[in-house]
Amino acid sequence: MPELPEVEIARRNLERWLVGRRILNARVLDRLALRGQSVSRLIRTLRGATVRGMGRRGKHLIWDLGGRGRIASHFGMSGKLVMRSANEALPGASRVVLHLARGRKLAFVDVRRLGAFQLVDEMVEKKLRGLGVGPLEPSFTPSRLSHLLSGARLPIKSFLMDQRRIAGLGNIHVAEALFRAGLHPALESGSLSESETRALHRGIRDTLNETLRKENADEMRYLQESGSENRFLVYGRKGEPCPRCATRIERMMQGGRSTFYCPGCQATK
DNA sequence: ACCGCTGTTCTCCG
DNA sequence: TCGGAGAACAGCGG
Repeated sequence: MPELPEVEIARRNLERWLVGRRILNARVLDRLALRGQSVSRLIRTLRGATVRGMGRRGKHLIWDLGGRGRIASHFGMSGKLVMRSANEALPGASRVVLHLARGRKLAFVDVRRLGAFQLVDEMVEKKLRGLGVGPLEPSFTPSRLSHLLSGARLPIKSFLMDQRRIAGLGNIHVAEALFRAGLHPALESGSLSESETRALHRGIRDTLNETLRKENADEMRYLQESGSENRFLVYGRKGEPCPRCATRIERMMQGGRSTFYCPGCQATK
């Protein structure tokens, strides 16, 4: 579930499910999810805590436990949160389980184990502080983007993937934003003109908002859900005709990750 | 059965 | 400091 829209949907659901509610107990089934933090300390913190708020920074969920502190969770490549009745079986890849009142339980599930469920300690706090601007925040303006871009020498694809610059974009929405802006993924970041920068800003906002809207509309369905079709413009569409100019979509590798783009309307300059 | 992918992020190196 | 390569993990399809 990982990019910003999926995390934001999860945040909204958790807000409804958890805020004002007490965590009766917690179990850690896989301590790797804690990334070296103390299991007993996490459990002591969670047990009896009331969730006061649910926030988000980039792709991190921030759980406010009032005076108990905060939890930061990250879905990695395959994480999700699953609510079940106490007597229902949990998915096999459940890593952390929270037992709630009224016979409910919430599991942090993560098949590939690249995600994290941690107390916000000094280390985590430092990482969160290092995150860049939220692309849906009002402070993310074209001029802010222009400022971030200036002087950067790396390819624009890599720039947009860097969470310390802009926090929340991943491989899919980077490809989608670049397509919407008509920009080739290999363009040097610092070389964008003012109008290209504006187009990119708009492309980022539009692709995120559109995914948010769609996912909100049909209650969380994503690529991995069977029967759900690819709803993106270029992502995963190698060989298909570009929706704008009908040129075949291509795929290129950058930093070990694939990028889908249209060679017809995404100019290299 | 092996290889090469997969929505992320670290660390290490030059 | 900056940017690229490879690592961490597990599973699936060709």
